[in-house]
Amino acid sequence: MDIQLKRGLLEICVLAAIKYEESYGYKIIKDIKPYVSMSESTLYPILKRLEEAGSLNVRSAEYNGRLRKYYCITAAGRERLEQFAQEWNEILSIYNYVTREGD
Amino acid sequence: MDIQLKRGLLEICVLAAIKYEESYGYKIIKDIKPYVSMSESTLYPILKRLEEAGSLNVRSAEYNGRLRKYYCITAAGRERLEQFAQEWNEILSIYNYVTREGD
DNA sequence: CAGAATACATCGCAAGGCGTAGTATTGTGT
DNA sequence: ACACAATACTACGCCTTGCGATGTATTCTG
Repeated sequence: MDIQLKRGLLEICVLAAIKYEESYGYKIIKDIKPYVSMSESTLYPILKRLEEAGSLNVRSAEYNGRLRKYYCITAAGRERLEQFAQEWNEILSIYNYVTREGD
Repeated sequence: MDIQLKRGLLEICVLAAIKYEESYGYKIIKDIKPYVSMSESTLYPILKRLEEAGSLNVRSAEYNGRLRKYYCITAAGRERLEQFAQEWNEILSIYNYVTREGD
């Protein structure tokens, strides 16, 4: 997909990935890959931004001797997802404009 | 609408604006405003990029003593619009993922 | 006659995606 | 046993791009 089109959808996808259960970096990338692929150097800054925005919480836990950071969505994060659902209408109207027939 | 979400849609909207008849900068902004608003300093670089990409042709003509640049879509530009229609399916699948219920 | 509208152009900031690279551990194939 | 892929996180720096601010010039309107 066009790089530009992905922007704006990336953050929302990350939030959607932890919508129902907490997850960690590597898993998030794999989970959303069927929809949008992103590199680690894209994801981690996004996670940091989402944390600073209060959209998610972080928790460090040991897994197999390795440290893992688990990310959990907050109420603000859920609001953000709902807001996206609102904005979807605007995107739809753009789609209709772009694909309109005749004139 | 979220700035990030607009990206990628802007260029496509500009192409859509000249889909059926040539137009010029100021008019394009007014035409697409109901769908996405963009400033002139955003539009003109986009027009230049689209021209360099061969998606549109430019023609200068005098209108009321003032010079106007008319932009006309090319075959490559139309292909680009069709490509967007293809990518729309990917966007839809992302939307479905983000708004999925249960798990 | 002032101010809004029309019309185009340029500069520079800041945000953000991503390539590249680094570190460290665990699992797998031969 | 050893190489290599996979797992897991972090940091640096390039480059694209939207946009605010600003400039110039003409025409229309109250």
